[in-house]
Amino acid sequence: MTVNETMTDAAESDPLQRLGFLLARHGAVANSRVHHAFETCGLAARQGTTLMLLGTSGSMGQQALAAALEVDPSVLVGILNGLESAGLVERRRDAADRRRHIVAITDEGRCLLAKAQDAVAEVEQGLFADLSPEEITALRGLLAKVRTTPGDPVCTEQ
Amino acid sequence: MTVNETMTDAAESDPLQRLGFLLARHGAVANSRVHHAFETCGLAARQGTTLMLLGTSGSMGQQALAAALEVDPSVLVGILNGLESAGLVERRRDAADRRRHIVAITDEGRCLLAKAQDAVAEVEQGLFADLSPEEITALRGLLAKVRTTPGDPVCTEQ
DNA sequence: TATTGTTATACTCTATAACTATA
DNA sequence: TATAGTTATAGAGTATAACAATA
Repeated sequence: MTVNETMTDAAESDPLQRLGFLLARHGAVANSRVHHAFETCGLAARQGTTLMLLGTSGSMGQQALAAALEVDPSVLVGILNGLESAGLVERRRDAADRRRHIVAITDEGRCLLAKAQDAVAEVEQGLFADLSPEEITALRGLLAKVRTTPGDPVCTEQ
Repeated sequence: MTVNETMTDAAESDPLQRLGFLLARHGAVANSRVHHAFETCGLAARQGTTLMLLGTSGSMGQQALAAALEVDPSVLVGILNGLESAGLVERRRDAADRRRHIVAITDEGRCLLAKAQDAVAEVEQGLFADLSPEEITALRGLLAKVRTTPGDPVCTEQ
């Protein structure tokens, strides 16, 4: 049996059982759940992701932040405006290059981040409750083998 | 090691390595690729999915179609208008209940559907080229164990 | 009165390009 | 002239609710 047959056989009965569709659908649900977890903390999805990034890096330039979030720099402005007016992050001028803004997470931001991470962890436990630790490791490994190069266009439309 | 530790340990270094995020991201890429495959056939993503559904069922009422596509009936109108004006599907009044429209795929629709399915299969071969048939089966099985109940809210925002 | 499909309105999101301030 | 960030505009997509036809 070839790889192609493995993927198409199961699709004979229902085209939406195709592996590509399955991955897209389960990914959308996972996204939706994480989205909702952030919202319970009063954060928009990408605001939450931004806090997570800043939580490990401490501070980043807006350029790097936009690249990591895969959003246009002009979109990042809106995300940061919300976070900054809530006192969760700070924009500081880079002394070495006064064009740049260094975005840093505040103590208040770290406090909320902790809650957000708990909420996301809870969502994951709900999503993967029926998988054993071994299966979770296996899923992680298999996802890593899916050919999705970092620079890939990621469209979230349905 | 508990399930929770399995999921959080890998996230210590990079929060975007969390399994929930990974699944969301790979799903988004898969979605994007399928999206693009349909577009090469001149179909919007949900138009393609609609054709796939009609390809196996032959014909469906708009209510059932909207439910299967998880879109509002008013959104389905736009999708079907495009497909019908292109001659790919037909709307017929249900003789038994003249309020209902039965949507049926045309011969022309089946012809384009075949091409679209080839394009999607090609996308899948690209995505899963590094996975053996056994791994593909394993991935399918693991995804099936992810707790995503059918009626789940699926949000595709990033 | 309830239901099927349709239309209309307002709202959100995004992409593009112009703008400013610095280099 | 080029770059970092910001703002403004227009377009697409969506959700909500009103609507006509039929039950």
